[in-house]
Amino acid sequence: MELLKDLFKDCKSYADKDVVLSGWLRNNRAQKEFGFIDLSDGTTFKTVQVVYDCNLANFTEIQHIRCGASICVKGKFVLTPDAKQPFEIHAEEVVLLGDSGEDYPIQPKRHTREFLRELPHLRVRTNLFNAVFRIRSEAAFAIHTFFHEKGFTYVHTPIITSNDGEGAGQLFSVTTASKNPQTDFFGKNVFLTVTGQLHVEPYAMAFRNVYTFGPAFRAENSNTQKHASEFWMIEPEMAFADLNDEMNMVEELVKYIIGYVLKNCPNEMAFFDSFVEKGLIDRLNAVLNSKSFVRITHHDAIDLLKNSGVKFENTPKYGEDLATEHEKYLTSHFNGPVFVYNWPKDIKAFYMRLNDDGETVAASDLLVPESGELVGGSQREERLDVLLNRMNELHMKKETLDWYVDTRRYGGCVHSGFGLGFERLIMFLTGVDNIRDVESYPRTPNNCDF
RNA sequence: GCUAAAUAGCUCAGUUGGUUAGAGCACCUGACUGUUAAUCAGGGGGUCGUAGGUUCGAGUCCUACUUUGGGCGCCA
Repeated sequence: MELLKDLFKDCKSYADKDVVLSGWLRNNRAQKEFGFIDLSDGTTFKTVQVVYDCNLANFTEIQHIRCGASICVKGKFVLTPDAKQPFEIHAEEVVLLGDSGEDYPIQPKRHTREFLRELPHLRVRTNLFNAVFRIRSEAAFAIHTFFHEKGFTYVHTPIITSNDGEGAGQLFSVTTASKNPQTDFFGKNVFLTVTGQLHVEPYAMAFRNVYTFGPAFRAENSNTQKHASEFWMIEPEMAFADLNDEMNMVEELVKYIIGYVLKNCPNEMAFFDSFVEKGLIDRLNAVLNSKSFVRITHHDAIDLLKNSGVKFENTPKYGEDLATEHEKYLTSHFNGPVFVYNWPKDIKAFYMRLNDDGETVAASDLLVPESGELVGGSQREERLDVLLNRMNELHMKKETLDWYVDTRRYGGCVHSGFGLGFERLIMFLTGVDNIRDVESYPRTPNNCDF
């Protein structure tokens, strides 16, 4: 049995050969004495046209095979240089393997994403979602390849944790429904992780360069296009690396992934470019070929916003976070990704390294068009006394993080890391503007079906 | 919390409240010798989101609720 991806890869060598294909019917255009089937076999984004005629014994049956049905086709591979498609299959035998009912909801027409969200198990059979999830898979592979080539060690940090996620958002409790934490499964309150960072930092003190790539969970009641309750993050951590090294690594990684999907998924990317976001490929190429991403301090970014002449709903302030409208202004002003670094310490996490001014920390956010904050990173506070002071200021329960502080007690060093939101990356790469459409079965507040 | 919407399986019309609820696609039947979101003719398919209310009369107006989209904050 042949695979469609191989037929497309080397058309000429299959000319006039007999082939066997199996897959799912996308469209069936039956006429009086012949008909055409669009067949997807899952191995490539493209479909193949199968031509069948009334010489086949089950011609009438074939005419009535509906969308979604699985079939097996034996036939001859024929090059068609004058047609829309490079080749087609002239069927000698078409066997219905799995029938599809009259009520199959996916039609050969445009569907709204809202409707398809109700059918996450069927929407992957559409062009859009087939392309999205192939990009998702390829981008994940690109990330592992990138880090592997650089000698990073891939660390699997725990999903269940007793660390109550200092400052990184609301947590989901994990429980066997015991009323008393002491008699519950772990004998204490435990949660789904909101980040792998605290757990991976100690690994950087042993392997030097490490990364995690796994799910994170946040019980925030956020209902936006770029927030989900369950999402995946890539969190590298590098010993003997400062904030500049961190930003360099982010930039190199983002460019590598863009280059990888443009090279390896041309069909999917062309589809997004024509049907999802016109100019997507140009936009990504501009990022890929840019000499360096813009780097601007938080202070200078606020100045820029203040002097922009734009009347923002939220007034930009030196000590405060950037609003979404500010992020959008910055990415469109610089027409591409922007690093904002040296953030006010009071709006950032306790582990970020205090700068000499005593006011800011060595943190950087990468803002991109489409996804907003794609990456959040920082140089970590490696000085034991400064870190403990900061934890005191924030009234943190030091006992539960004593193990983490050990990394500063025993051979601590300058180190940095970041978290890259995988779904936001996919949105950035595809132009799909809702996080619910780049996760297989998205979980958001009030929505955990399937 | 703000805002918009909910009519056939899907996408949508439906006039200042007025007879029997409309189209395209999908499905079924038929026509068609190269279609490619095929085309053409015909057919079946509706508790107009739910519950109240106003009215002689409600898909249409009012109230509440549910669900969905968009926006804001949180962040990745």
